[in-house]
Amino acid sequence: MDQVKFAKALADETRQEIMKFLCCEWLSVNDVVDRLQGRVNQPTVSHHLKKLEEAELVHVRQEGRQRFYSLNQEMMSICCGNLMTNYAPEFVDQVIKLREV
Amino acid sequence: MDQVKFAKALADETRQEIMKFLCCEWLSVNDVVDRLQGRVNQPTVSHHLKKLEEAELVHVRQEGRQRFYSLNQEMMSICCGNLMTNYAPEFVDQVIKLREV
DNA sequence: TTGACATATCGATGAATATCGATATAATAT
DNA sequence: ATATTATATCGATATTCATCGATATGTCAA
Repeated sequence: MDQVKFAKALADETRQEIMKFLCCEWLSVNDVVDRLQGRVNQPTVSHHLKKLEEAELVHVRQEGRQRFYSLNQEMMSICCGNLMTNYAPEFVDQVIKLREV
Repeated sequence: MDQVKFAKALADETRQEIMKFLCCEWLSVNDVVDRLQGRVNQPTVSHHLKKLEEAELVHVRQEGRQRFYSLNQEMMSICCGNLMTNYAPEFVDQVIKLREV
């Protein structure tokens, strides 16, 4: 995925809060709204989830009239790896050497 | 560093282009302007460098009337690591297991 | 089919920000 | 001192984007 698009997806406090909720469990849209405790409303949450979906940073599963979301940890891992490769190559080298030990 | 601030620093195409230039060498402001080949002008480059500096993503060194910048790979590495820890913990586990082998 | 519920979309608004030209600041050379 | 060079700052503008209320869409139950 495009690195700028990835960074833009993370470049919002509300969105990162949502990502933490979705990191290790499946939540419906309303679950997310509830956890945000009225800080933003349902359409705003849907908006953020769409952004995350466009960046392929979430998995989505429809169940009845609800949609469940969870964080795509693999994509996160890949994108962070790309950032490291491009912007911290010397530190990637260190990790590689670690493996060889 | 704050993860949102980090993401915001990366959430711009021009800024990431500049980061690639600065990744493995020291460049003056004008060097960066030249490499961008007229896509943006000097004040804009200064603006972006300031943002990167505020995010502690660049090292700065004054030399005569020039200011040289280079990418802070260590900070990049730390921030990517934090992202991984928070948003891809299962993959961090894999890396840890790799070390134990 | 009608109503209730869950979510998405739309249009508007305000805030953040990328960009520019003009200019200020700072360092050096003549 | 004055001119030149390198960079930063300022004020204005345009664009992007987060947020909201209202409403549409879609799903299920009665």
